[in-house]
Amino acid sequence: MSDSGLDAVKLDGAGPVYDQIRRAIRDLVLNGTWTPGTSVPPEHALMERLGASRMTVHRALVQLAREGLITRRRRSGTVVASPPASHAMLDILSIPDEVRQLGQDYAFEILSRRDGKPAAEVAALFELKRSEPIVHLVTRHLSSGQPHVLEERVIHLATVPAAADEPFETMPAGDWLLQHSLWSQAEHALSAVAAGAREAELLAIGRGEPCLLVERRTWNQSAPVTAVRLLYPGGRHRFVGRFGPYGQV
Amino acid sequence: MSDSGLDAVKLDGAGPVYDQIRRAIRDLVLNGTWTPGTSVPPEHALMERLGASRMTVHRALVQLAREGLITRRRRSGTVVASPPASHAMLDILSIPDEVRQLGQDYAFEILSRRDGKPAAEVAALFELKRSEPIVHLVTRHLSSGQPHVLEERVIHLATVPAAADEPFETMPAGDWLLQHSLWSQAEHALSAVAAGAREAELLAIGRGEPCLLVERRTWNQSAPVTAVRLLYPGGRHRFVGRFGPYGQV
DNA sequence: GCTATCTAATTGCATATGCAAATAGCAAGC
DNA sequence: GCTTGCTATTTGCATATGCAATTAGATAGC
Repeated sequence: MSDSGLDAVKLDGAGPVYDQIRRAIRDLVLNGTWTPGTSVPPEHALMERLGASRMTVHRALVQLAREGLITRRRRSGTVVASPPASHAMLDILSIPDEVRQLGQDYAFEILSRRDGKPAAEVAALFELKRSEPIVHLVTRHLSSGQPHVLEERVIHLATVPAAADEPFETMPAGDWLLQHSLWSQAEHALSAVAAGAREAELLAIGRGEPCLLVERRTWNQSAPVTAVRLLYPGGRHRFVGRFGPYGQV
Repeated sequence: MSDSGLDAVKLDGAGPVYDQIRRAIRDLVLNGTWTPGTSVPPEHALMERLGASRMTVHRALVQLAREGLITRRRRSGTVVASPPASHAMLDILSIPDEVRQLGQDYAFEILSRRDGKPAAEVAALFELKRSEPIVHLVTRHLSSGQPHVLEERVIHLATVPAAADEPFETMPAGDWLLQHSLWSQAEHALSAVAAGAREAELLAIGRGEPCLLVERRTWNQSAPVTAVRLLYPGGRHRFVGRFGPYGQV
């Protein structure tokens, strides 16, 4: 094995060559073989290794760069990009960042934690099998002392075993997961619900007041990583996005 | 002027040639000079007209195709694409389609209409100048007879003068606008609110029940087109989306 | 040590060329 | 009329080539 990651690039013979190259590199990035910051071999090296022309390699790399997976600079070369911190509208956002961007002080407290197989209600809420070991966390995030959002989360220990030994004292679970696990797909759902008695108390709002519920589930290559329900007091939060008729602007 | 739109393509000399071509064609599409279905001149024609090589023209067209602005087929040529009916998550969606996709019958009724300069509350709600003439519509959309969503909308007559003569009897205003106006940018915001007395009655829910409020404003080249507030009964609606760490999957 | 300069590595862009694949429209044959 | 096949048009892909722009790192000079 050479010291660069050159040998890891393998074509599968399906479809156009430039696209084989694109997918090969994309997969290395998405499955974590090449982590952010890793430098991608220069065009000449890939060209020789793969027996393609430089323009063909170039085309694959240009496209990956436009997709945001890599960044390229003349002379410095090509490196794997860091996933952007946030997306258009809704995403894996860091709640500490979210709060600080509003100019407020951030704090959080873990209200409860349970490790092991899920209780019946938790399994139902997150659509889990009762045999899967998880960490179940309830966290309250505070913005300058005021309740900001209530978070209920499960982390799949089969996929992220390190979570079992993590006390989540220095940072909330969402941020810890961003640093200590990979994800390749997420699904989120937005709805409006009324605050229950306990929720209202924890959020310092009236019972039955409208809240925005963000539910998000995350996978890495079909293995579930985490699922979370974020309950925002309705009056104080909006999610905003911009786009054009053919997609993001 | 030739019968094709060839003459309309003009480069601005700024940046790479392929990108000049790309932007030139993109602008013709976005500003409505080339409407969906219009056929784009073949690569050879553009190449001669612009004095660029075919590969350079090709690169611009390939990129536009990937962005979804045009569709290309061998031998048939290149045509301007229709904007996709819906986006990842939230967008200018057609409420009739939304209802029918759920397998329900669709109907709508206009609850009120007022043309002319906006009343004070309407102007405040939509952040309008009181001197701008608008159409103000309140519409209820029904799904198999049940209230589905409540829509309150203003249409800017300066931008869409035809709206003044349109009774909106055969289709709701949102769908009519999709067919009779252009838009280049939209902004939406999502929040949770409690139903007011009148809203609750119209949606057949209890007063104070949580609702999902979608607010959307649309522009065409900085001219405001329309603004709408859609109030969905919270319990019956969710907005769902999927994505990966680097963007849409 | 510090700075200015040079060199070479690397990506960016454009061209010219050739062939492959798809297919619209026409022509020929039945 | 219907089908079958041909042909020319158009896009898709890959290569080879050359030069431009950027800049990290080495070198030379002070």
